Amino acid sequence: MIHVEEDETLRKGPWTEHEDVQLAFYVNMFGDRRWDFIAKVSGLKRTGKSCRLRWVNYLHPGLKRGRMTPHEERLVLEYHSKWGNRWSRIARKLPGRTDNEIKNYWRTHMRKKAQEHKRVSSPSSSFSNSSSSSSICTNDPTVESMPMNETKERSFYDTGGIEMVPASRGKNSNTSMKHNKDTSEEQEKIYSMDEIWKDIDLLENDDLKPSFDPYSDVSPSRIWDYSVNSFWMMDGGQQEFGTDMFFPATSELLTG
DNA sequence: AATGCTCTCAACCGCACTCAT
DNA sequence: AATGAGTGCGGTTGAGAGCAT
Repeated sequence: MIHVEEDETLRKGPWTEHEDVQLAFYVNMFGDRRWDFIAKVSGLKRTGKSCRLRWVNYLHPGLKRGRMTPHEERLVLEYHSKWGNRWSRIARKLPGRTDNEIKNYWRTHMRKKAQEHKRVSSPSSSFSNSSSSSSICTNDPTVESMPMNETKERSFYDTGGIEMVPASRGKNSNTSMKHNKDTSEEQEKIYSMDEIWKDIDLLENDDLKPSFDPYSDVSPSRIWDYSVNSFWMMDGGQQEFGTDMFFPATSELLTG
């Protein structure tokens, strides 16, 4: 499972705790921008991209862990209805949550919701013609429950989004164009928040309802928690780095 | 208890954008 | 203006955990 290749080649797969410590140290030292540089100087046999991803999705001290709160769930739905699969953009509205997390959340929960919805809305025949069904078809997870031949070219959670903002960066522009094209007939539709909330309520009434307090489920074991937070300012885009680093083996690492 | 199935999420990949040269 | 390195993003995959039978 862990593919450890020989020295000169790159490591892939799950990160070890030691790698995490090392990465966190170097990020605190050099900032979270120059990933290729960090990958090199850290001695980690990882690509810059891999380092960045690990940091952003897992090691960043501002991250929340555990289940989404109902409020967050609503925000995700609300912003997804506006922006479609613009996960990073949505993530910016949910401090402590990553695009990856939101993406995963959408995929898992919306799939469930889609199945639920399909069951409820049309047990008999076509599921695309009822008003309730159409209420969420635009941005909608029910797409996922469609047969493959009806959804080809689009992943099940590529549910569109009607806002065609000018390209900001990355694949977004491409995605925007794609959505523009693929959902041209749907562009004018936006489904009301009432409908969304109705859906959420439906969801919350059954399988999403927490049976315990899930929101306190903060990962207990992240190695940097005890020390890094004070160095970081979340969501402001600014970081401050302490020079009195918390890693005990600073000098050893640096001389490596 | 063993096995199979489903769900979750960390991590990878490819593509497109930004920026320095 | 062209180009290449670095970076960010969305889509996808697969291992492991959890659950059902």
